[in-house]
Amino acid sequence: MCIIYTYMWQEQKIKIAVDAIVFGYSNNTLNVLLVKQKFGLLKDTWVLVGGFVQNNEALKDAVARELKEEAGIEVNYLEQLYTFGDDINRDPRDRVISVAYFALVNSTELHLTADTDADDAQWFPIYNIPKLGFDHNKIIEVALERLKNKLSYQPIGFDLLPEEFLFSELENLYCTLLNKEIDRRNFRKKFLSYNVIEETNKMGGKGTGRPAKLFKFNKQKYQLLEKEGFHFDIKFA
Amino acid sequence: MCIIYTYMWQEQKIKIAVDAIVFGYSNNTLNVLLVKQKFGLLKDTWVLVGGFVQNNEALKDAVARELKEEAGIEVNYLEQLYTFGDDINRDPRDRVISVAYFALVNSTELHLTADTDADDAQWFPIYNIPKLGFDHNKIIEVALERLKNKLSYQPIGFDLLPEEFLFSELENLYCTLLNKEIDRRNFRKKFLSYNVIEETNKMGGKGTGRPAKLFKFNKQKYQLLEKEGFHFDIKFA
DNA sequence: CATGTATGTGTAAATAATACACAATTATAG
DNA sequence: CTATAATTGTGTATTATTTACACATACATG
Repeated sequence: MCIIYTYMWQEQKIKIAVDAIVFGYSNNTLNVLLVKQKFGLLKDTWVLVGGFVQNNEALKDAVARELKEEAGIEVNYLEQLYTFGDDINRDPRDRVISVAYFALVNSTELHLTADTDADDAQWFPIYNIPKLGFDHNKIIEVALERLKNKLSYQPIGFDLLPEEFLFSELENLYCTLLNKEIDRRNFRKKFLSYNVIEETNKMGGKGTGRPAKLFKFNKQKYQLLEKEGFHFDIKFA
Repeated sequence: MCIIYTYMWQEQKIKIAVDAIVFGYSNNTLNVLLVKQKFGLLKDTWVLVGGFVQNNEALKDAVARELKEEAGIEVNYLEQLYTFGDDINRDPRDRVISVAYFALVNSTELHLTADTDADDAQWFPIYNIPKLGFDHNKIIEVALERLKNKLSYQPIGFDLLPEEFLFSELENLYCTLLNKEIDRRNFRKKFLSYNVIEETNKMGGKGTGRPAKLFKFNKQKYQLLEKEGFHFDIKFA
């Protein structure tokens, strides 16, 4: 039964890393943030933002640090996604277990600033991700699945949009990510019925056609309603 | 930018463990499996089944191994829950990050067999969990939340029941765990409408009252329907 | 054989989801 | 300046789903 102690005798040689899958959205396209490895075995291959956890550092702090160091960004939303540690050889150098985090930003407002070289960090459209180092393509797949699922039952779409947005942008986001056609009227009706997005008095349409109102998400109100048992739920035929 | 290499210079001293939250259900009560520490700082305190991961061992294999070694059981359902690594001092000895897994068994059919001492492993009703070592009380909370949520949109309730069960047992499970009253007729109607549970020709009521049919869950059929876009969804007023 | 207890079933009302079309507002082109 | 193209904004009828609700059936017990 003294399993724990048995294993303490055998020195553990596993390293622990964090990786961040950062999603951005602009021009009706979902993007993923990647960085280029500059050294080592995988020099010049693209990978997710990530790195090893420091001895006295919380996991989530490690992610925030890497995001700042490697891409110079702060994110709107961050949650733990999954811990990848079943494939013993996912890192060719050592046994590394990676705790993957899932992050959302509005990439239209975002400046990527890699320390030494501006080309180091870049957005890639989700339908055009290159072959990445480690198991990072797999990790992105898992993250995308999570994003799609959450979109329907948590109001995280707003973290991919600017503070103030057009209804057509919101609609496009849902259509694009869920790959479904939506009735514009029913979509708007349902969203408005939840009373969590508010009309501003600004207008935002720039192109042709009738100018559109800008809306914004009232997060406070949402959190209040949630405590009272309200369930966000956007589904389509 | 060479973050990864920077941290390799600083030797990482983090240990990685797995812990399993095993839920069982019997007598209309949800139970959690706990084991008693036999050595070390936390001797005689109750904790979750768990231990350190071996160098060449997949995370999920580590969990399965611990479950077998510490309690002698195999589980119906196992999924990764969350990785606890934000509290630097969650283990008083060293920095330990724990990947927690969430497991379901039908505890009525279950023999607990701890290697050396039968008292080592025991079921505790969820409403009567003692103060545990480490942050294990917290972990159980997270797991319970997950269980409650999943119950509504994945057919995992069956993994807590025997192969063949009464409708009243299924109903009780949902009532108890979700802490809601359910209309017996509507519950049955909805469940049957999904066509994933089948009537056997056996009867199973033992006590007083009209004898009841035994039903069983057809997992194959469920997985088939799922591929065709079917979504399991049990909600109540 | 009467009583208690749990099982098994149908229907009407209310609510939510879907399908669907046209007027309003601006930019642009002729 | 007028016509056209493009996009926003809105309501209602139909259908499907969810909810509420009550009584007959089968066995065990005394």
